[in-house]
Amino acid sequence: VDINDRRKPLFMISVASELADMHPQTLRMYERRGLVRPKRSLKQSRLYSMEDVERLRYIQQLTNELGLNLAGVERVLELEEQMESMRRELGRLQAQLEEAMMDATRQVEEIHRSYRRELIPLPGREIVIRGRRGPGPRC
Amino acid sequence: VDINDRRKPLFMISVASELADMHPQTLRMYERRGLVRPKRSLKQSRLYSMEDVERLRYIQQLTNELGLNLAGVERVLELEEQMESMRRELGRLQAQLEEAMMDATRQVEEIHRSYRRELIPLPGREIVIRGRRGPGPRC
DNA sequence: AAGACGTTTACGTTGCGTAACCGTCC
DNA sequence: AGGACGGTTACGCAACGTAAACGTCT
Repeated sequence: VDINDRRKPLFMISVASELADMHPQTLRMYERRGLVRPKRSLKQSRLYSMEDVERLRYIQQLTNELGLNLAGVERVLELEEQMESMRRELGRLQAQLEEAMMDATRQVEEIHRSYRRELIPLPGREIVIRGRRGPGPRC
Repeated sequence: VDINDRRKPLFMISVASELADMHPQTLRMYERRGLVRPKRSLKQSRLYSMEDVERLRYIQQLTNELGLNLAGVERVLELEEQMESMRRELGRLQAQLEEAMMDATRQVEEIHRSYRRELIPLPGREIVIRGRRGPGPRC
């Protein structure tokens, strides 16, 4: 039982409406329009989580301060959800890119090292390097 | 003078309102709210581009079909603009990632080739490769 | 002078928040 | 029985689209 889980349904409508500073009827309206989805108690009374309350406050911001109507709120919430997933995807790609570049340099170094390991000159012999010929190996 | 430039201001308000199937006053209202920004003729009459008209039709879709109010339309247009730029960024990153991976394999191949080029045995001599020793070069 | 443009103001409809009313269950 | 929940209906206000009124320019 995690008391810090913001998704845990805790408040009935009177408490939630007070926390969100809204009329209880407004909360019921929002639910019918699908803007919030409070859980239900055994006796069918609504139970709002902290997350629900925060969502309500955000909706209030959109309606009161920015003047959106509910249709607009719905659309905006949808879009912001999409944007959030895009942001995640973007971060994922960015990390992947960084990873790929690190990997590339590591791979290159590994190949160099591997070639140098494989070139073991026998005593008295010589390895010729194109463009110049010297006695010792280039280790 | 590009007739196909959708940004070219062409229509005065009567024509634009007809194309967008809206009341001329509505177009003026939208301009005051910053939803469309038609250019002006020398005599201060509004000139709408094809792009403006399309934007108007989109706004109409948002208001009439989805029921948004103008505040909502503003916000949605903003968000969709942001999403568009995110989409571009995402494509850019994806391309960059692909490019980086291609580049890495190319680089690896190049290093292999370079090492093989450098190993030219003198006649009668031998290059020792760790784990097996044979006569000829592995070209 | 007619017709298109401009602006400002007024009006009707609609959406939304709130309240009122009523029923049900601890 | 009172107080919280649930639902439905009613009302007031504000937003938005449209129209009206009026001026200017060609």
